[in-house]
Amino acid sequence: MTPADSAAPARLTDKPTWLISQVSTHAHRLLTERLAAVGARGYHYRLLAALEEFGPASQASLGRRTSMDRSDVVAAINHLASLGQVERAPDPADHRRNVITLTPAGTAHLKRLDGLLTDVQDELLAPLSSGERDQLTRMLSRVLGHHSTA
Amino acid sequence: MTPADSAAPARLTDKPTWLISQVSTHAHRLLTERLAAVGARGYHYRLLAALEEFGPASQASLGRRTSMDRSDVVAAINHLASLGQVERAPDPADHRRNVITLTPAGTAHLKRLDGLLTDVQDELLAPLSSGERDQLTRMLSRVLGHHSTA
DNA sequence: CAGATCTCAGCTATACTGAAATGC
DNA sequence: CGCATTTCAGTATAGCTGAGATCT
Repeated sequence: MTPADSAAPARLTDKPTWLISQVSTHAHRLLTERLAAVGARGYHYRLLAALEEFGPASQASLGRRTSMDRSDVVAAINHLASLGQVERAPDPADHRRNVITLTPAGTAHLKRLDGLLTDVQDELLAPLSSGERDQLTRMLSRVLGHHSTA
Repeated sequence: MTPADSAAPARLTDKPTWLISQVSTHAHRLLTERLAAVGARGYHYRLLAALEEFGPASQASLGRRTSMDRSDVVAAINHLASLGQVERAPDPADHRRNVITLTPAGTAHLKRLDGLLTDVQDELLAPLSSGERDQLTRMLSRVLGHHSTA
């Protein structure tokens, strides 16, 4: 059309919801790219991180800690178990539950993913100074806290 | 499990990509809720906004301005046209193209959506002061600019 | 009984790909 | 010719719902 017709409407560029969703899309693209290179997905990192930090847990608990739906936890744990990164066993203390446990292979894989994820942060926030990144993180944390506890 | 097992792993809460994607999810939920109440979707607002601010345009141009895929533009314009909010006509100057034009009904609907969208911003960023919202907006704009022009 | 847990089947919105037809 | 545009068919993922079976 015109030489450059790629500028977005001010109605969108003014709105935090637009900016957040666009930045989130870029972040998601970077993330899935890097994770796919080692055969992992976002759900895997969330679950491995929760298991490493809080120890063995039920699937329902993992879902709450990682903001994942119960049914998505089932599928992702199936996958991680088939890779030998977690083990699923019935909970003797409560027969409704499974106890999910991190294996040494799971811990090793998590460490690999940690490195990739740190790189992604730097790449995404390249134009911001260290102080600005802290500011951004604090503001987003407050927004998130407001909507999860309110 | 424990009384409160809903706290997320520090590995996640520390990372800007996690915070951004979680906040984006909340924003998306607020947005689609409000838009669904008047029978609209996010794609509709993007297209109507671009048409109002830049005038009649081809579908390819609309896709560039709204960060939408060519094939998603087709479906969304089909829908908006069936609602009488836009009109699709062949471009006499370039027979590959369609010219999409905003109708009075489309303009009226956009104004309605503007109100809803403004409310969503306030609701999402409730815990932030006006100055903080500006800071957040500027930082996100810089991040977005870095990834679209680089 | 109410309520929690696990599993499966299926849905929506966003983002994206490949290919064909058409015209510049 | 290469390239842009429109259209259709299909894929992938995140997030989510409903229902059933099991257990506390």
